Amino acid sequence: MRGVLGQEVVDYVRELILTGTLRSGEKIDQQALGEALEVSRSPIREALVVLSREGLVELIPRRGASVARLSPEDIIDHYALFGVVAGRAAALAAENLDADGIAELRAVHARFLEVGETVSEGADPEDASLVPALLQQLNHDFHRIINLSAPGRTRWLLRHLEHSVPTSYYEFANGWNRAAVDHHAAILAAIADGNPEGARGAMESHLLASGEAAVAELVTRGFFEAGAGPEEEAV
Amino acid sequence: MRGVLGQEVVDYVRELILTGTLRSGEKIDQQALGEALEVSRSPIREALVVLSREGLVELIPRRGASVARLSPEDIIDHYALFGVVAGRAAALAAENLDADGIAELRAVHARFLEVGETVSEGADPEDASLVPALLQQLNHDFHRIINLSAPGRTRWLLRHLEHSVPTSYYEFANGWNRAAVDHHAAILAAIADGNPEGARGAMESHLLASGEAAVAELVTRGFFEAGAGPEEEAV
DNA sequence: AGGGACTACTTTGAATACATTATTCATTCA
DNA sequence: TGAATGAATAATGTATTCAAAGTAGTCCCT
Repeated sequence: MRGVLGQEVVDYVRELILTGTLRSGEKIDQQALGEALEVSRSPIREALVVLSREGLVELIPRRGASVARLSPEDIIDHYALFGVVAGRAAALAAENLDADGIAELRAVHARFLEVGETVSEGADPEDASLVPALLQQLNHDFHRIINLSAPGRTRWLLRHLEHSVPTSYYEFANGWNRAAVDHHAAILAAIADGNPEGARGAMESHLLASGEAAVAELVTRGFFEAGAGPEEEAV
Repeated sequence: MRGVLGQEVVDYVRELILTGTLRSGEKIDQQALGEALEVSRSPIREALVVLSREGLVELIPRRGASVARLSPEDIIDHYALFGVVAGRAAALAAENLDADGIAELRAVHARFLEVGETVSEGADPEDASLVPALLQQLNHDFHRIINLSAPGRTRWLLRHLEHSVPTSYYEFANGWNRAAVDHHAAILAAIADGNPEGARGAMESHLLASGEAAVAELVTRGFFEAGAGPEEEAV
């Protein structure tokens, strides 16, 4: 993961796992992966170490790597943790965010609402394919502004939690997400009011709901269907 | 980090960093490290990836690894995060821990108190060197029993937070720690009472205090004294 | 004398090679 | 017939080699 190659491998394998192409428990062949990406095993191995620290891959000495067996409960739990940490950031934002930051937050939220309403009315069909990416970007900006109020270590952990597991990845894959906007509105209101506990609670609720949505999406992608892994239990 | 060598390297370098032998920002030479441990650079590189994901090492492409520049604020923040997550586990324990678990928790706490009082009275001077390790073990057991009530992902994150930065590592290095016992007593009482919010708050307070203690200990070890790193700022 | 460019050296990142361990499949014995 | 043992095969972990980027030191020019 030092140079560029390892990072590419990380992204590639993460995509394979999160899209359900590689299934839960499935073995990951280093040599096959290396041939597929036309790189040697050195960057492959470093990438697998990264993914194992993220919790997406299980590494067993002398037995190699396999896709981690994540249950729906694990995903829910992960989002709950994410909520607890992001809630801390939101509480700090309610205490510390200055007027400029709040204005910026309002602007992003307004744009978010605008794009969402437009698409829900069925307009702009010609560039409809761009909408999910745009919504995801605006969603990301919204959270980033809040998280900037938090100390460095909290931001560090939030970055890791965000990548460790399917998070906002899918939230807007299927278009407009009404619930997310309401949640964001509540978070924004609490922060603007300087209400730390309100912001914390709103953020936690938001991520709990996101977790349930993510599980639903992952189910449709066959994420939880176990592949033929070495740990596979016979029935 | 696949085989056993990588893990040894991780433990070795972590020790160097946490004891202050390697100082903040100092460059880590792969070849020198390999010669010191008599292993090749392959496991070294994988170990450095692990440590970079833990936040103890900073990895810059084509420039190699250096000890992460952690400030006292980072350590405090880290403990606050630890507290938030451990607080969640404690709240769940207050809801879910059965009678056996509570009894076990009481037993560990009683033993903890007993060992501590003994040593504070100056008794058992012949095996005094064993006391810190014993206290640390009992402290660990106490938290482990609580954490077992939490879902898998929460336990996973707690494990990582525990290793990522000097945590309970030093708490009992200097012998008896009166404050920790009072904290544990409060946590135990809240859990036994089935009081989730009380347990959460007690756990958070406990770790905030631990964070301050850890910073004090790290200061005496010269942890925050910057070494001659590549990013070193000229005054 | 100070600054910049060129060269030599060091160190990293990636690929290949080697050794050891797990897995598989066939054969044999109960 | 089934389980167990053993060799053959495949894959992992580690070491070594090779190429490219970075660093430092010197020399030259202004």
